Amino acid sequence: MLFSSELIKGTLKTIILKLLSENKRMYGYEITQKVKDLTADRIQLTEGALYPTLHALEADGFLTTETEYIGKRVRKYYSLSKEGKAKSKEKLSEFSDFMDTMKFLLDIKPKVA
Amino acid sequence: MLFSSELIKGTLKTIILKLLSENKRMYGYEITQKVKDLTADRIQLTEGALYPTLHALEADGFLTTETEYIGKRVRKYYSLSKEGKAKSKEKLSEFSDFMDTMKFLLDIKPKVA
DNA sequence: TTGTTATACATATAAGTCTTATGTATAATA
DNA sequence: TATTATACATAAGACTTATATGTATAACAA
Repeated sequence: MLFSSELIKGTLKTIILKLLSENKRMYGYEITQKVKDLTADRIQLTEGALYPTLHALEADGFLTTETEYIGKRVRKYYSLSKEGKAKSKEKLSEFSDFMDTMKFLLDIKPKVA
Repeated sequence: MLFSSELIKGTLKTIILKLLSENKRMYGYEITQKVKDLTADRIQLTEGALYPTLHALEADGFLTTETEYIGKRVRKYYSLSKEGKAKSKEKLSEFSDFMDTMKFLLDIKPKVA
């Protein structure tokens, strides 16, 4: 079951920044696979969304890049800059607060573990 | 503190349907105030988002309306149709799953109560 | 009584984000 | 040798929301 895309809207930057805070460097395709794996295929990032977002985060100074060749194929690694690390924490914290607020607003009971 | 609007994107229909599942009928302005109150001002629905969405939900058959006059002022009440009640449950369930998935993906620890 | 704020509806234009489609190319596997 | 996976990227369009604007009544404060 895939989540309706409207739900995922607005979470892409947060997801990218969080993954990069846990991994020194990642490349685009790797990010899509990681998210797919970690969510049991329920969130599948599309390239048309991912690459422009990576470029935007880089343009904003949150990410730095290094390009490497694997054989003849290009691979572009992204890492968090100092500002990116701060931004990552900020985004995560905001998302966590947002979930708490929504949980209360929607009166969602936590599942019994 | 207001949540960045990108986070709220995609949750509007869910919020409306949930509130209407708890209240026999509500009017637009009332919904904005209820959300403002329940979220301590952190989510403020704008009219430019709310009314088109209410109209869309009505057009899709999820909401029914009745117009009343309070003095000379029009008030338009919205209620869930049978399909709307089902949709409300569906949306809530999906959102709840989505939060669980995101919590896992972002490795967010529950706050100690 | 007059100005301001709150109530209450609505829409149009613009902005932002994402989807879909397309393009290029190499590597691995059936 | 054909298909799938890897890996980048962009363009056009769709969808959702923000901002601005419009209309009008009611309540309240100066």
